Order: sequence, then structure tokens, then C-alpha cells
Amino acid sequence: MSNRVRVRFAPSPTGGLHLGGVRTVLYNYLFAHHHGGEFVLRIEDTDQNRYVESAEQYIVDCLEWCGLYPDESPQKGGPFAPYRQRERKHLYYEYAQKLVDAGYAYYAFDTTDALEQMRNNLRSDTNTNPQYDHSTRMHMRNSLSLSNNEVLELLEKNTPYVIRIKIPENTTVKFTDMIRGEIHFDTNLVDDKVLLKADGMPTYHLAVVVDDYLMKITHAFRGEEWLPSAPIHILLWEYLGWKENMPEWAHLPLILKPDGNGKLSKRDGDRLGFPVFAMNWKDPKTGETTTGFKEHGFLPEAFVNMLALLGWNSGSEQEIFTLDELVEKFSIERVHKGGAKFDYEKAKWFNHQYIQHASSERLLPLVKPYFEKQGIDTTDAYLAQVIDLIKERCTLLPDFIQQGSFFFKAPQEIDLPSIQAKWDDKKKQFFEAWITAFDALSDWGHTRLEQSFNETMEQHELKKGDVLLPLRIMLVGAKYGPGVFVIAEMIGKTETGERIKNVLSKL
RNA sequence: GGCGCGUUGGUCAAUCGGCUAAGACGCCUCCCUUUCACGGAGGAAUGACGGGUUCGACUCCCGUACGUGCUACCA
Repeated sequence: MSNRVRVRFAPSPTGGLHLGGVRTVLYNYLFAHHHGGEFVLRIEDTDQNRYVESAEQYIVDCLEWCGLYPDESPQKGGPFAPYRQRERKHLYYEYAQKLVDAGYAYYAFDTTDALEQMRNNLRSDTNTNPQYDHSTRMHMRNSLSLSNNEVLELLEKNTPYVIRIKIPENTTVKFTDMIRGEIHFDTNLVDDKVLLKADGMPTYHLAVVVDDYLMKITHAFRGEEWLPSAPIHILLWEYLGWKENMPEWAHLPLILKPDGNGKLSKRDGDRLGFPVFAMNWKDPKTGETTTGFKEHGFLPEAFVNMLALLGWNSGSEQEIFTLDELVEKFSIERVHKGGAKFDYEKAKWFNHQYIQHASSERLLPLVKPYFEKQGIDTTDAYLAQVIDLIKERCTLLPDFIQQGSFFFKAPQEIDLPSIQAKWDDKKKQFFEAWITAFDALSDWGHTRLEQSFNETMEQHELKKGDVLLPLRIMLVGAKYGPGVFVIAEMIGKTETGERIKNVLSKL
């Protein structure tokens, strides 16, 4: 089938993978799978200066963590390989040349100094950003302003040059965006963007069009920040003679910072104390590490679910979706037009939901490393029981340590003041008596334990309100945790006795 | 500055001309639990502004304001 849906995520390997990037991946993935199509990962490594070696593998790792596997990629290969633009370098020149030959593009020999000079000369209050466009191009050194012989000579002398698109005058470029509807641009306001750089690499503008065409991409999703350059791409599709094959466009709304306005950046995360990248990213140049959602203790399914709802909704009241459900229900038309402020509290709520409803089997491998790091040695069976007991209290994975370490070792800190507030000899005698009483018990189940506790309590003419909380503090160290007799059952008779005696000695 | 895009509670958002404007997060109160949490019940809180069109406008149109994005041989 020739009209099979094909989409692509095309990041440039320059650093960590931003939340918004993951959402773009997600929408691509959902759209592709919804339509039974293919999802391609293409690496746009056309910028030699910003290229970061480890970034590509990092991106692949992030997608893997999220469970958003591409059908074709540099790693996996595919019918349109290679999927790295550096490895496709030889392809672009031909198309740039074709455009020049057809009069849709031209050589430009201007140095960066000349460019800057032009901008400085023309800059004014009413034109704060002079462009290389129809109004200025004839004053610059290019194959439009120079004679054929001059151009030939410059070329022969290997003068560095770029190829620029020649934007037509007095034309309106129109296209229909799947999210925003019809959008149009006046070409007089569009500049002659560089297509092929002096180093022979294409710019994004040329590469995205050539590769989308060559890779038979049918739908192109990208962030809203690309909207202003859309007319360049539309014109290129036209000039290259591929108009009928142009993908449908969808410009996704931005993800904004929670306070104030503006695009969410990694700086905002640092400043406000939440992750922005999917996974920890260590910049090989600066050695600086930026934390990720994974390492903060997010479950990938929660992360993905949260992202799906940031800019899209199903129209129903459902908020928790499996990936399969998202695939089934996703539609690009229901993507919001306006940007969404990122709300970390809501993100945590999603994670809490997923932890609460996850099985101990699912959680065990995720939680175990945290305990191992604490030097806690345990069995999977015991840890699994602990997980089931405390998971509803855990929002992020590290919370399991906070909520569960007393199951493995006596609390380091004990909230003595809370016991001492209403402490007397009568209660002390009760606890001593109860230790003796439960010591004789053969059944150490929590039901039997509670029964024994109640019996001793009545004998001492005490009420639950008098001794239940002190017992909890003795075992847990503070006022939190699951049922206190269940805790006693879990840690065992000896440990229970020791913890009580220990606290008794301190009162 | 120019151009593009956007604008429903603090945040995410439903609504495709009938609204007494859903739901969720967060916040507050209460119940459950003599802990914490979960769960349950309730509460405060919303259509930027001004004009049209219409019997009727949050919904359609036009302005204005505000926000945001772009304006590189970066993506």
C-alpha cells in the first residue's frame, strides 16, 4: 500500500531529551499505531558544531525506557536506511543543485562579516531584524547579483558558498494544519534561508524536506516553534516537484513552564526542583548531569500517560490509559491548540496512581535497587509483601525507602515526645505484661496478636487510645505506616519484643 | 519592530449555538482509620475585553488587549 501512514521523530543529537520531545515521540507513535502505520526515528545530525556523540544512544535509551519503539531507526535499520543525516550527506547536494538549476535557489558567497554588516546597516526601529530576502539579496554577493562569469570564477577558486532558497515575491503560501486549520504566510516576509551550508551539510530546511520525501513520510508532527518556517518547507516541496507527496502537517502546542510563561526549559526544572528530561543526562562537555524522570522514580507508563494528557484528551473523563488504549483512542484532531503549563503535582499524581495499582511483581525489580543501595538485604518474597503493604503511600519510587525501611531494621529515630506526652507507669506495666503474653503465643498472626493485645489491655484497664499509638511509635519510629499488628507479624516476635524493650528503656 | 500562533477556575481541561459551564490535579472541611495513606462525601475557584451575527453565544465573525513562538551557514 502506497498510502500507508508513515511518521517520523527527527531529533538532533545535541543533548538531553526534553519532555516535549518525548511527547512528540508519543504522538507520532500513537498516530502511527492507530493507523497501522510505521514510526521512524531519524537522527538530524547536520550541525557539526552542536553534535554530541553520546546523545543519539541516549535518545534511543529514552525511547526504550518509555516503551516507544520505532519501526525503523539507525539501530534497527529499515528500507530507507541510512537514518542518520550525516550518512546521507551526499544526497542533499544533488537536490540543492537541482533547485539552483531551476532558478529556485542560488549560490551566496557572503562572509559572516558581510552578513553582519548588512544587518547592522539596515537595522532600525521599524526593522529590528533585517533579513536576507527579496529586498536585500541583490545587494549581496550571490549568483543573482553577480554575473555568470564572476560566479564561475568564484566557484573555480573554491570560494566558500552556501545555497539559499529564492523566496518569491507577492505570493501567499497556504497550507492546512491538522490541529490549527488553514494557515497562510505572505512570502514578502519570508527570508532566503540557507539550504546547504558551506561545510556541505544541509540545513534542517532542506534535509527535512528531502528525507521526508525519500522516506515517504505521510504525516509530519513537530513543535509549534516550527510554524514560522513552514512556508519554506512548503515551497521546497513545490519546487522539488513533490507537492502531491507532501505530508500533512501538525504543529504541536508548546509545553510551558509552570510559573510565568514561556517554553519549559531544563533550567526551569533545576530552578523549581523537578525533572525535565526523560532520563538522567550527563553532558560530556561540561560533565554536568541533569536529572530525569526515570531517576526521580517515575514509572515509564505513568510518565507516558501524563504526557499524553498534556495537550490531548479523549473527550471522556478517563485519565488513566494503557499504551494500547492510547493507541486506540488517540486522534490528532483532539490535540489542543494552546500551550500547556507543566504541572509537576499532577505528574506525581499519575505516578502515584500507577504505583498504587501496580502488582508487587511489577514493582519489585524497580524498588529492589533502592533497598540494596541502603544496604538492606532481603528476600524477594518478603520485599514483595512489604511493597503491597506500603505502595498506596508511595508517590515516587524512592518513597518506598522512606515508607518501608522499618520492615527491615529498627527505626533510627523515635518520636519519643509523642509517647512521653501521656506516659505513665501503668502503660509501662502494660507493655511489659504484653511482651510476656505474646512471647507464649504460638500463632504469630496479626489477628491473634491483636486479640492478645486487647486482652492484656483490658486486664490493665486501658483503652486503645492509650497504647496503640505508643506501640506504633515503638515499632515504626513515628506515626505512619500500615496496621501495627501486621507490622509486628512481619518483623517477627523477637524483633517486636526488642523494639518495645528498647523504647521502654528510653522512657 | 515584523510575522505566525494562541487565550474556559491556580494548573490540565470538556463544551463542536440552548449553560443552572463537566471532570481531574492542587487547596479546604467532614467521614472512615484512635497513625499515615487509600477510599468516600462536600466546598471555594473559570469563559481576557469590546463590538457584531442570532430568538439565544464560552461556542460563529471583526477588532483590541495580553501571552507565546520565530525572525542564524541551530534544530
